[in-house]
Amino acid sequence: MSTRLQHELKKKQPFEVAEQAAALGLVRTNDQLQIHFSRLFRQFGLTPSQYNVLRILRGEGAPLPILEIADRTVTVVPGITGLIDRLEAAGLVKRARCDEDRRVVYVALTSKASKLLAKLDQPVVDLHKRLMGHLSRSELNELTRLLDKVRSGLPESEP
Amino acid sequence: MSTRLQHELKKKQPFEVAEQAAALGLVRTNDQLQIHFSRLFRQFGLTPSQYNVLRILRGEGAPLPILEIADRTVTVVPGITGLIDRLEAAGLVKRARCDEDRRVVYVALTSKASKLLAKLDQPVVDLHKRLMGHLSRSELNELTRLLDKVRSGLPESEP
DNA sequence: CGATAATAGTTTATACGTAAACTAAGTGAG
DNA sequence: CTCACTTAGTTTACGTATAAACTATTATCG
Repeated sequence: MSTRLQHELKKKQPFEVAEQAAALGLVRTNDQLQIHFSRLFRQFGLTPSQYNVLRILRGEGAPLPILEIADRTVTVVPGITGLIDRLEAAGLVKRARCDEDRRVVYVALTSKASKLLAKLDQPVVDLHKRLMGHLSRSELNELTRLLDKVRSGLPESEP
Repeated sequence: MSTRLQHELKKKQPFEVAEQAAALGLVRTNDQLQIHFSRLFRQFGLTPSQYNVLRILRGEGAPLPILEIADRTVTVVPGITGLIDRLEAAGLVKRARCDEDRRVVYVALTSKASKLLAKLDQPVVDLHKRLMGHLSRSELNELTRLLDKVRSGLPESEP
């Protein structure tokens, strides 16, 4: 796997390679991690996106408008509708129209979702440790810092 | 959100939080980068997955069996079929049955694809620099090293 | 040699990401 | 007040990720 990456990098001299290598490494690493998390969530009947939405709602501790949820995930607006649809069909969230502004739809966790999240907490932490545990504390901190720095300098996404 | 939970989390902080922070940073950063790359590729009529397949074929310099391509992308087997279907419909690849082993389907780049890739090379490099250029060379190298280390210690994906 | 297993790939079904076009409800200028 | 504008959300359409079941071909074992 990394042999291919090395190979690819060799072809393009020392100029733009540093940026490219970092970006490719990021994509590849993310892909690998996603495989493991997808598997874990699937064992509990969830997709990564669904888990993400539930986590956001739990973190907020109160119902949120649909578009606010879409903002906090990277989910684009149209995608959020079906996502919430399926969560509602699974009995994990409830929709409720706002009375003051009838355009707004609030989404709230059900107690079923709270219990499911609670059951997932330990396995999620365990998986994080299993996937990242071979890095030292200072390496993890440095990685986090560098990733933050990458994001901080990114051009604006909204056109 | 009881006090007990908060307390519980605080106690765990020094331990598994570093792993979690790094993993979350990775996912978020990747999401942000993907947005920009998707946009660039779309301007050339490609999706990120399609570009990835074309790059792999160019890197190899020769036709590859479909499942070999699937292996090198993170694409799962059934997904690769439609991906190649659409690339073929767009005139960017050709399928060819292997004569020795008639189960195998080789996929080859067309000249149209080679030209398209050539046109994309500079914009891709430019985008990499635009997205990652605010990190110093040594930061980029360190980031790449850490990402490689994450992948090197990952548990096997194949069950 | 023939039944059986393994391999390469496709089909089917569900979920998600994304853009474009649409509906419904609130806002503001004349 | 009313008509244009904005905002919240949904529908539609296409590409992709994934698992499960299926076809076709080759390999293997008894």
